[in-house]
Amino acid sequence: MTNHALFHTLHQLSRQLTNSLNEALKPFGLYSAQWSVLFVLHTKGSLTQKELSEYLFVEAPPMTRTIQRLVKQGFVRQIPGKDKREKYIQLTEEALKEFPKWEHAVSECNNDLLKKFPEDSQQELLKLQSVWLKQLL
Amino acid sequence: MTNHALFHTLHQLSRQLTNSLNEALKPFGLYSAQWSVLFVLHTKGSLTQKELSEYLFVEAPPMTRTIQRLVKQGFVRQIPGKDKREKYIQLTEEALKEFPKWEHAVSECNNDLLKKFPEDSQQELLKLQSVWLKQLL
DNA sequence: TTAAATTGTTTACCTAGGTAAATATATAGG
DNA sequence: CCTATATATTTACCTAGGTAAACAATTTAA
Repeated sequence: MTNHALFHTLHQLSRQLTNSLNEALKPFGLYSAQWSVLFVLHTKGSLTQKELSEYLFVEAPPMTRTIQRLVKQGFVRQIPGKDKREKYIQLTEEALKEFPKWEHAVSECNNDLLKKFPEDSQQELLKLQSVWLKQLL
Repeated sequence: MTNHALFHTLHQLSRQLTNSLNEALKPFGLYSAQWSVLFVLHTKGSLTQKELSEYLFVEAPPMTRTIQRLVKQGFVRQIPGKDKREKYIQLTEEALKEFPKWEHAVSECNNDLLKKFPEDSQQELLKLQSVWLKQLL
């Protein structure tokens, strides 16, 4: 019965990585969930909250909270859509200015976490995870 | 830059699995973190909270909370140690009686989550995760 | 055209897990 | 012995993410 170990190590890994990312983002007053939103907005441009939560596979309420924190910090704006139920979220100039620093810190953190883990193992791991995840969703 | 996808899918996977486990445990009024504690106590016998949190790589405060909920539900007892700072945690008779049902439900859930994911992929995934995790800790 | 159903967001409340600081007990050193 | 340090647990407070239900705007149907 290797199942238990599989779930256990996956959960542990996820927590360790999130903790490290939070540590790396601390100097900028950001947390991992905020970073994931900022990253998506930076690559995909303005999105509605619905689109954001679907893309990140997160329910609407936590997305609302994360966005409200980003608004309060001045990194994101909520623009009412033509359909007045929806709100488009976009990065502020401040966020665009700071983004490269954040990205650099996250990148350093990730490299550090992976530096002793061979490149081909990373590839293989990503492939296995992706296949499994796709089956679950 | 495959790093981002690697972290992202791992995080998603972890969340999906936890959600499924919570769903499977719902009929018994249990949550995933509680189950992890019950499982460890069942396999290793009575442990102090310190030992539990070290074994599960969880900080002391969340462990206290999880245990307090289990105490309230009558599934676990706190026994003062010879060293009066520490508390040994043990399963109650009620928990021992119910355990097989819980284990069966969790097992079914796990099998269901893995049924379309080949056995050798599972092995490979576990190996990669374990290697990486060991390097991080 | 108005009533009913649907959709996007928010509010309220829950578990999970983290840090910092308080508390109580044990252990060492002077 | 008594003070200082170390350790186990708890408390208070934070983010992350989940469900259920409220609310407002939109769409569908009668």
